[in-house]
Amino acid sequence: MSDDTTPGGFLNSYTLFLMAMASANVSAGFHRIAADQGLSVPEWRVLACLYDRRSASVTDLARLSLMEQSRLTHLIGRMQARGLVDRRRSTKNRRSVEVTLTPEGAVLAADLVRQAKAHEKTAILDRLGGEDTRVFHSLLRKLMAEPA
Amino acid sequence: MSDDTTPGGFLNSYTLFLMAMASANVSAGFHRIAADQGLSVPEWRVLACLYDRRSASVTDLARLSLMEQSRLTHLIGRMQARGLVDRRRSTKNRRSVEVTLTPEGAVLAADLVRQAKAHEKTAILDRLGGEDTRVFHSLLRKLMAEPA
DNA sequence: CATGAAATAGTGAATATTCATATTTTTCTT
DNA sequence: AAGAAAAATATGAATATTCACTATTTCATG
Repeated sequence: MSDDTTPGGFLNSYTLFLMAMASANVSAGFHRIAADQGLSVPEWRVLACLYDRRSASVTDLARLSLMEQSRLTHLIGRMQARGLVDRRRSTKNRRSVEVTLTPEGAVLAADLVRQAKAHEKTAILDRLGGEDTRVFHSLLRKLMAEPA
Repeated sequence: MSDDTTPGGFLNSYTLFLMAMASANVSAGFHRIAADQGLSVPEWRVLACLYDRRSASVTDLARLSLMEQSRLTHLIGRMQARGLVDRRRSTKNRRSVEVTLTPEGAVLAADLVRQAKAHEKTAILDRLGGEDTRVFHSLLRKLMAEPA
């Protein structure tokens, strides 16, 4: 007999639901870690992107962090006010704005990336095992690519 | 050479990023379909849950639709105002509130579920194939379960 | 069975996001 | 090269979400 939070027939085999549920479940642990450092998930995503990229335009950051441009502009404003990121007009293309980490932001980003890796190990690798994790990544990459 | 929207070394193999990116990419198509019916994603999720369950308490709906309770209460209020759902106090447990679809909501839900299945076929099944889709679901289910 | 803890939902102010649009700079077209 | 179209970001009002708290009802346990 199914309890009251078991999904019914449709959702139970609907891929997008399974993806959302798996993601929410796995993410929850790390979200607590981020919250402990005073960061929301969108803020963490921006830090992670800039950790990887050193610098990115607002549009590139929006694509990488899966946020709508205007939302990102507002978010960057708040992060800048907190001293986590800097903004300056690009010299190459004066329409665009280069966002970078401040030294303080870089320290925070590095620290969180370290914790993210540790969390990933226990939440994914240790649960799926190495081979299944590789299979999982490969399937996700197929779905990330634009439809042929 | 990598373009400006390619993720760097960390994100490119960080499972939670791959999951978010895959999900965003696959979902985008269906979100347009939902928007065409005047529905946001959270609204669609509520309809889908109720399509499966006939009736659910606010707390159960929040868990199934991956939303914080207070957010769901506000959302349900708006959906009720639009005539998509009804609310009534449970007779069994008078703390809780049973949410159900109105006839109009049920029609909309059934229509969207139909479209969601069609979208899933082209966006997932046709791209991964039957066997890989089964493998994918099985991995997602493992991650959905609470950690042992 | 009384009482304190837990569960359930609602409320409203503070905060964040969205949506449409403005502004500036670059690119394209002819 | 002029002017139209596109790209990049910002802005602000409308809308939605969060957070902390309240009010009920149920549960657990001495």
